[in-house]
Amino acid sequence: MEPNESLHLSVDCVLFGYDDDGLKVLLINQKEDTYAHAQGRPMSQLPGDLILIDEGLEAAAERVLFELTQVNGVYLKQFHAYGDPDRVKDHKDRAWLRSVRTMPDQRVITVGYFGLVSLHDHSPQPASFAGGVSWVDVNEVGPLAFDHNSILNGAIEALQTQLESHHISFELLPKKFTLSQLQDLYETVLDKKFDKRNFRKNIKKMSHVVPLDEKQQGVMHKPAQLFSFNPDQIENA
Amino acid sequence: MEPNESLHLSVDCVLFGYDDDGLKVLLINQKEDTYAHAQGRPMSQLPGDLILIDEGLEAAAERVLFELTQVNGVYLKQFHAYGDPDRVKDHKDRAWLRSVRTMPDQRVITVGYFGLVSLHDHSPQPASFAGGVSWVDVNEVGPLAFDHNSILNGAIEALQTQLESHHISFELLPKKFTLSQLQDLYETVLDKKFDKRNFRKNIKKMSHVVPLDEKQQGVMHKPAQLFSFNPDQIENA
DNA sequence: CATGCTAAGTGTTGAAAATACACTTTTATT
DNA sequence: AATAAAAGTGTATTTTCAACACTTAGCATG
Repeated sequence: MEPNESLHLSVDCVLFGYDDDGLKVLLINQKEDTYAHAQGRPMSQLPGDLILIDEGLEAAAERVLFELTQVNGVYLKQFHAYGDPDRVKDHKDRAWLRSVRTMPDQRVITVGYFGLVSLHDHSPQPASFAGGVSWVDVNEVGPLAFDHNSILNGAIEALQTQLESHHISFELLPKKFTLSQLQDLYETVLDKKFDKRNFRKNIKKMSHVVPLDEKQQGVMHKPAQLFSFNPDQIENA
Repeated sequence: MEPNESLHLSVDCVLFGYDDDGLKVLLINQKEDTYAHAQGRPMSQLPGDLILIDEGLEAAAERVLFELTQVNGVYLKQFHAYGDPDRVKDHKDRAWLRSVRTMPDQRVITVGYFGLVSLHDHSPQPASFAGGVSWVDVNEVGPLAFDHNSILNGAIEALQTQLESHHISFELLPKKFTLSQLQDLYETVLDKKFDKRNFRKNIKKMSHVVPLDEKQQGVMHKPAQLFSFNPDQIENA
């Protein structure tokens, strides 16, 4: 019983982007012309691709993300592997696979990574050789190719869990931010409300959130104090 | 750039077993004769094997675990994928690989699963076609083959995290157990002490831990009341 | 059958953390 | 000068967590 002679492995990246407008996920729109001579309609999907033969998983996730979005150096974290033997066998996905893969019938196991960026100060209008790319509000994501909807759900869960335990919120915010922005981020990601005063009390306990000598400008209300994260204190926080 | 022509995928199972004696992990001892004509010494390793070409990951984990341990129907949960391109390239592991694999030089990515059993009432003295097998106290595990020490560490971390959040402790206990046993389990897995009265207060809040009309027998002290888990109430607990 | 051994079982109190809640301040706009 | 809009701030209450010591039931022994 010689097992998996030919079996492909990919990484899929769930890149979350945040701005005052909400939590977004980066999706790729399959090219229309892929479907010129085939049944099926173009769908959106997560950026992902096969890994190279001697490339580490995390390196693959970084490379694929960079190739498809030009985004570099973001926080990337593995969250789950998806290996249903039929996960790329659905009829709706055949046309696209045939157009981009030399072995479209191969089984593909994929490892999911999620990444975080701030849409504020490096809004990465990602350019891709592989068709359009767009930020979609996580609450307005329609049906995706393959099992990408469940991968997305897995990523959202992982993000929610780790937001509180791993101090990763700063990855989603601009370098300088207000406490209201921070609270908004928590409320958006965790989908629940916090009391303003209690929230700020908790933040004051976190030594890695440091006040700056700087205020918000150009707003028609009391300008908020700006804060930033002190990277030195994130690990031991 | 046709990527991974030949790339293998395995599952490795970290099977935890618990009894009054502590937390154990099931290890496989590589066969001595594997090394008859080769350099290298037999090592211990986690039970794991390549997945079959049309087998789901979880199914593979169940199958491999069953083939190597005869254990069936245990709680199994994926916790991490390990994909360092060199993870099976270490010199110490070559002899064993050459003896059991038709393509010993292939890169292997592995997906880690952890499983839980009670050594009390289904102590599974696991029989294996592939050499000896033994339960080793998690604190006394020596150097393992490949990157299995770090896989084990990943599994321990996952177990610790999920013990509290996912109500999985009953997988490690006999069907009927005392509160002292439960406390002992928590103390062993989380490696910290709990106050007896406070611990019991917390347990009483958990609706899925139900007292039985039965007492411990044959002990030379006040017999403890027995408890069991109510599976109906585990989900919403 | 009395004594001793062993682990089971049980409540209270003080400290700390979490929650609920409303008004004042600062800037930009008109 | 008046207004609009979000920033910023403190206290009282409730809930949760942490510390702590003695009594009880069954078995073994003499």
